[in-house]
Amino acid sequence: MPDSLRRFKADIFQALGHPTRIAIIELLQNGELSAGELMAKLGMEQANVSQHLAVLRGKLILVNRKAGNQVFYSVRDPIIVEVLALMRKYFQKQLKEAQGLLSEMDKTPVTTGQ
Amino acid sequence: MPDSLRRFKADIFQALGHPTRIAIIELLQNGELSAGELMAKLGMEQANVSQHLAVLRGKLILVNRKAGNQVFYSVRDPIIVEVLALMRKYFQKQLKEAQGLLSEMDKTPVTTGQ
DNA sequence: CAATCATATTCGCAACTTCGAATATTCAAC
DNA sequence: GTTGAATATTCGAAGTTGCGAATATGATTG
Repeated sequence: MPDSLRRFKADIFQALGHPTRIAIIELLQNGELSAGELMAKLGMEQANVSQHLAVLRGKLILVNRKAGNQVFYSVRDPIIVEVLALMRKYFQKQLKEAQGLLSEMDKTPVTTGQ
Repeated sequence: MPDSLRRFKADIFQALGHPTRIAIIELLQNGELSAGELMAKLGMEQANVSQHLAVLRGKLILVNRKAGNQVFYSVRDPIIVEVLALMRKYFQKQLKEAQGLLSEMDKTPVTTGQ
């Protein structure tokens, strides 16, 4: 596994490693939105949203299309959306395991040491 | 999409967002290894490897098993390995697109303006 | 060409990350 | 119990990230 590939993956993951940027990609899942629409839906500062968009653009995760006054963003490759979907599956599985653990503890209570 | 789920995803992505940690997960893809074996294969400082292991452990991406003197690490859930595999597919696709773009430029050279 | 709207960039600060050096912990063997 | 091996934690310096305030750019409208 060449190191360049690992750096590439790490860069993409790092770009995905912020809740606002996850939210942006989820909002763009079903088609493009303008920067302003994203800002409104996220309910965040204009500059802040623009900075997060710049990060995702910089890693080529998003592409943009200028139309007059506005800039429309979309996800460049649906594989990224797949990655997020896999992550949701992971989350649900972990949750289920945690619940299984809890009900296991119900059945065989542990002494508290007090 | 609840915010807690987005924070969870972002946390996992952030944990994956470092080349050394990608390398660790790739090394553990086919089964457990001790911290020492990982250190040797990575060729990095002991403390550094241990810190990266701590990050992955903290997010429950890795689990460990102590056997005498040593600690063996493994990937908790194969979905994480799937995520990395998807990422490789993504990388290859991006590469192919970039190459396509290049050969397109070969066919219809662009004036340099000089 | 002024005024305005949509978006991007810059700046400074606080918070976080990464690293190696040093130190601590834990187990095993003698 | 002392030594040594394997691993973890703490510390401080250097670098990076995230944020809002302020400012810049660029297209549109009068």
